[in-house]
Amino acid sequence: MVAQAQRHSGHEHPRPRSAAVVDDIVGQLSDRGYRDTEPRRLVISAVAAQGRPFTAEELCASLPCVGRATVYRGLRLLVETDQVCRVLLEDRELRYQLSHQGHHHHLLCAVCGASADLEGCDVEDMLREAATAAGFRMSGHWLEVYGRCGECAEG
Amino acid sequence: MVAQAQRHSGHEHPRPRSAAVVDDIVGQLSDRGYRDTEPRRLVISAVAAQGRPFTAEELCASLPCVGRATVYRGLRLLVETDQVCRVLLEDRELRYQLSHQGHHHHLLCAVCGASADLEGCDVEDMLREAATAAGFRMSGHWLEVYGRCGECAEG
DNA sequence: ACAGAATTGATACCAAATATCATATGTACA
DNA sequence: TGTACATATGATATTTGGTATCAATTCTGT
Repeated sequence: MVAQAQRHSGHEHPRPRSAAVVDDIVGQLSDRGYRDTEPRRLVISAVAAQGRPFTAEELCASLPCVGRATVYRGLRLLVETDQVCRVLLEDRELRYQLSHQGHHHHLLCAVCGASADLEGCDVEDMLREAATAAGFRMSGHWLEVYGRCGECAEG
Repeated sequence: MVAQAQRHSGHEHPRPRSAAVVDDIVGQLSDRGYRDTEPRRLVISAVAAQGRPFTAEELCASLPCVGRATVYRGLRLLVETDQVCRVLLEDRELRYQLSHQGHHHHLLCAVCGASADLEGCDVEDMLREAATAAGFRMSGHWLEVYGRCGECAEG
């Protein structure tokens, strides 16, 4: 199994399981001592509802009832606790995205913004080997793959 | 040959061939209709003199005689024409670096900032394959590898 | 319910980068 | 070699994205 792709269409609505996702994340934050608050839930919920990588500003715009600072704080918290990961698109804009399970890589559609997770793709070993050959001790890596999703490639 | 590493020590001085590098880049810009100007040469020269990934502000600081706007414009031009590539360190700071030959990846030392190019590392094929399996048509990718260089790993 | 710490949000603030526009400078062409 | 004109420059203002402040509010454990 080289690649298991779990597709997140850029066109779909908030998932039905979104409430469960929010509960799950709130629970994980609780375990780390962070409180379960209304605004924080709103932020998490909005994050979970995004179908594609989003900017902090977009998130603010979608949460008119939550203060800017709180949105940014919530986002930062989610990134710090690895619930959300940053993705850098080719246009240099920094975006965010729910990280689904541990470390993985993204396939990003340059046209519609849809993303897919690339799992089980064993670049790590190859990179570690190459890094070692160059005298480095690898501690991590960041990989984004750009392209067109099936739908957008047809056009 | 898995990895040919061409090391750029973070501690070294501007290369002797720096003038030739500047001429080369200016020539390439000329071919595309961009003029050969004094401030632009200064920017290119400063870029070529950097031994490690640098921020736009650092570049400005090293060019007190060139206007900020001109530095930023020059940098953007170099990125657009693929003379310079952006690297995103783990601390989220966006930095820049001369791109040496075509597409390649970077090994970045998290301690001293030294970088090395990772050439001949065939992630591309693997990624293209995985992307195809996920229904994507890959058009590009971005990969950064973080770690510690030989010197810094010893400590 | 209570105490105390964490969180919120309005606002001010900051830094990085871009837009503006009059002036200066290359380049092509006569 | 000069000249015309588009391009580039740079001082400054502005925008943008994000953080610090701090009084008021809200959680959580007891």
